[in-house]
Amino acid sequence: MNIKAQFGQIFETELLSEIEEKATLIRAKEGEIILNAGQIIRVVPLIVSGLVKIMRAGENGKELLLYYLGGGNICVMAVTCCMERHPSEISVIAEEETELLAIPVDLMDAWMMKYVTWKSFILRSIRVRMNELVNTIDQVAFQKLDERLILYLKEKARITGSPLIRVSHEQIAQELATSRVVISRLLKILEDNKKLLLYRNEIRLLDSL
DNA sequence: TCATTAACACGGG
DNA sequence: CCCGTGTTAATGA
Repeated sequence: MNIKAQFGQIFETELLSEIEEKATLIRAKEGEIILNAGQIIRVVPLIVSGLVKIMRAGENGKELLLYYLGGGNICVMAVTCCMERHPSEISVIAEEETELLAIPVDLMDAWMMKYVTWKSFILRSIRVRMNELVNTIDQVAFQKLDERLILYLKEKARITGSPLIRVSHEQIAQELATSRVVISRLLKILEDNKKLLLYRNEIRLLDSL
């Protein structure tokens, strides 16, 4: 299985076999909701391959994109959520065809004690996500929407490895927690300025962006 | 000033 | 036809 390909370098063989034995492999199709806000979390998602997005649910029913997670990453937000058996404050949604391992919550604790590699993996993940969260907070607090949109597009292109982005204006609006009208208007301006090309459900970034 | 909400027309799949 | 898109007008923060 490609679990070894993804994690073989990081974890000792004993831990690898325990993962294979006790975690459940889940395949999610594009757009599939892996974990919904409001649910009690009993497993922690460890991404094997593919890409998921982590969304924060706001009070007003709006959502905000927190960060993406690719293969080899674990959702540490889920870890903090599930420890106290609180309802999840985040959703996990597959951005593309994704394979992930659902790790039972109680094993997280046990493995932290038992395996040094697991402990440092979790701590490193927390550090990396914490940095990403601070970046997101900076954007929301200090950047105007047009700059946030440009950063969003660049990030999306970087993560998918393609300047051709497949999203609707409505989806962008939801991920940035704003309205579709604004996104359409800003995108149109960017197109007028030769920064990108607009199609239906697709945006092609140009080098000038 | 800039975002939001509602409303409408256009057109491609 | 349905949905995504482009625009406008009214209202609000």
